[in-house]
Amino acid sequence: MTGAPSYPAAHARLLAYMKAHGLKLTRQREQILEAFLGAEKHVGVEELLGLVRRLQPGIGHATVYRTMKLFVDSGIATERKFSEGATLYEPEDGGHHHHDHLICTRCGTIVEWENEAIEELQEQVARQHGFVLTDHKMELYGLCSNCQKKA
Amino acid sequence: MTGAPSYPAAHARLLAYMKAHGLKLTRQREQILEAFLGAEKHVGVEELLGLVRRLQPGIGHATVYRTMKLFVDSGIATERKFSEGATLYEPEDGGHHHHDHLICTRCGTIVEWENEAIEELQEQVARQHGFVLTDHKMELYGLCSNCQKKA
DNA sequence: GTCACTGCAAAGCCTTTGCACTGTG
DNA sequence: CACAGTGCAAAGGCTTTGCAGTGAC
Repeated sequence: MTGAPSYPAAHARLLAYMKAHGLKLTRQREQILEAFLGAEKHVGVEELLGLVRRLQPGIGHATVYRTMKLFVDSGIATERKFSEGATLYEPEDGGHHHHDHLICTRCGTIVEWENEAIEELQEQVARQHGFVLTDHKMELYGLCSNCQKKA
Repeated sequence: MTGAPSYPAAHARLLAYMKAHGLKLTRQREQILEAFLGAEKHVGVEELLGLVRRLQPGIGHATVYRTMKLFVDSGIATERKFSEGATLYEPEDGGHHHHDHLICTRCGTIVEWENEAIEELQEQVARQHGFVLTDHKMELYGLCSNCQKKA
């Protein structure tokens, strides 16, 4: 813990967003940011809370929920609601290349992938129905190679 | 209201499932089935409850929840959890052709579509990562043509 | 008659909100 | 020092569960 942010790009983006909106950078927000980016996978609020509490035992649910919402608004995080249970968050890297998920229904492994051809077909489908696309969500569920062996 | 089921195929499938599992066909279940299939679109529990209460004012939430779960297990219904709010159900027609959804983020209209090419690409993606696909879920969000005009 | 089903109300998740206190800018 | 942010606990949706009474088989 040097005090220097480990993720300068995200940190900068957050600062810019906050400045633009008259918000404040608090210790909690910095710590949540570090924990969130350090996790390097999809994290839920409960898990994040656990991570941050190592540094900041008194922090409450509400703060994490509110902060993650802030991160989403500032473009640092994306919210994912998978089929089961609670919302997970993942870092939104600056480059806007969208990706989707492949999820093992047995062990819960999540693999990220992207496919330009599918994206184009999606646009096509939307156009055919007179829609303008703003977003999409695609999850493939199956068994990963490990779990196939075990099954 | 003749007493004869309006949807003999689904009715039969439900009967078979119940017989096989030692379950009982109650008035409530029949009425929920009629209301569900009659809706001909994605319905949530609350809406279904409203429909069924016209016939059966005293029916409770829990019964509808439990019955929809039964319908899902028996293969009559599919559960869909879209990004916002509550679970919706839709009839699972005997033919297994999968379809996905296009959802207007302004008025909530849901359009069903299917695209063979996308399905194939999905299989390809899964294979590339060593997965065997069992299911998927794809939702496109955007503005329908009506809402584009208004916006 | 049995045993599954029902309706009600209570409890369970996850998430949001209200409020008095705190701390950033 | 103003006003956004925090922590707590309470309240909110949606869904599930426990229980005593009911009704299908």
